[in-house]
Amino acid sequence: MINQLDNTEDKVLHAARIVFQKKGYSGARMEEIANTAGVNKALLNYYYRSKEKLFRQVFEEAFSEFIPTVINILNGDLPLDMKIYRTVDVYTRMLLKNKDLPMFVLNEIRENPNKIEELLMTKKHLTFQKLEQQLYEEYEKGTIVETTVHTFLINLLSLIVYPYIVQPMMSRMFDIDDKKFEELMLERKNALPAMIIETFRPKN
Amino acid sequence: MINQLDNTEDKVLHAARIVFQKKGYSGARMEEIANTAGVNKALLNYYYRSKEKLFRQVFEEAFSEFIPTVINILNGDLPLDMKIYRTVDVYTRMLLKNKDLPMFVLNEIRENPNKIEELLMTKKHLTFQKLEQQLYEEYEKGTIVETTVHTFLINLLSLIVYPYIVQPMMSRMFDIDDKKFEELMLERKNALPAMIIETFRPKN
DNA sequence: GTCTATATAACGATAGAC
DNA sequence: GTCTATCGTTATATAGAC
Repeated sequence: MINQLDNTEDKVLHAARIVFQKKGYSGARMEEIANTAGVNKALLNYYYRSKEKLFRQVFEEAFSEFIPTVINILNGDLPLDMKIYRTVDVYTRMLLKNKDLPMFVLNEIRENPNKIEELLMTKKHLTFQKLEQQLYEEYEKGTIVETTVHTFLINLLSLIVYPYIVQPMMSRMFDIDDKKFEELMLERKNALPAMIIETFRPKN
Repeated sequence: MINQLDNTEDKVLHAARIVFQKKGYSGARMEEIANTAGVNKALLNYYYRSKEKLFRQVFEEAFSEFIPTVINILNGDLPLDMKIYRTVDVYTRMLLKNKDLPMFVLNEIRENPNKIEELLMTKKHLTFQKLEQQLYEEYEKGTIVETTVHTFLINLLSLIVYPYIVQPMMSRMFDIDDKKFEELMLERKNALPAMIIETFRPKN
């Protein structure tokens, strides 16, 4: 139940975020969203016309939170190590508030890529020229190995995001509750920038 | 259509693996599985009684492929660097044959943790004593920083597994087809062991 | 705007002929 | 073992009263 919000439209949207992000599009039920929002089932259709339309609103919002953050930082003017630091900081903060977000976004793309095609297309052929140049400059200075933007993005994001992806499994296997998990992630946040840059350390 | 297999029961199971792993339990349709197998819808129930039972067979198989592999290696007797090398090798090989496996397993756990609770419980309170001891010995030798089994597992697995998790998104955003992706992963495989151990490199 | 009642469609599962 | 036809349930969506 969500009672802090005043108007029904917002209550529904907020409940939809929770339910869709936990269950995915096909696993979510309109009735569960209605119950979570504490409103009548029929009102979801009154405000959003269909499950599909309600979902799109939730998904597009989530997608643009998951992706553009990092793009803006990495395409900016900071030195490389500061970009890493900033990405770790911004992402960790966002993910701790929204642990299911990566799984939600990535799973919907896997499950129904065509439905989301247009959204992905707006990001297609993304270039990271500034970043690419920085990686090359650091390589010439001898501070990192020769690498690609792809490899850099994957190492950076995997070390930041993966814990939130496996959290539902890990927390059960190792008895880590939500509070404990947050503590671990805050500790990890401090260690992460060094770990990330080390993955590009030159041999000897 | 799958015609290499002779008997219907196997055709269905094979098709179920494909469809469940792409769409998840709630997104999968019995009819799609039947069509993929090239058999009649009613035969799925004839052989497996229900969607739920067919799913469990597929999931448990996938889960035991995703998890125990790494446990056996990490609880074995190899030196630390060889454990990393072996894990990278075994996992990469398995994942290249089965790109959707991590997302499938992890998403079902998120979407319906109680349904899978028993399975997770069999792995509960997993201990990695041997590994823990090794990490401590390496720390005393000064070859790595002080760390925990959790952190070690997360760094190791994130750098190995994450690319397969984001592949459906990345491939569309950067025009990476399946062949190109496999090439990238085979290259990455060579670089990975060093990258992983470097995340634990002592400061200076 | 919000409710109850109901239409409509999708899907899993079964009966029964062959 | 395999098919067609159909039942029963569940979920989305709408109609219409208040």
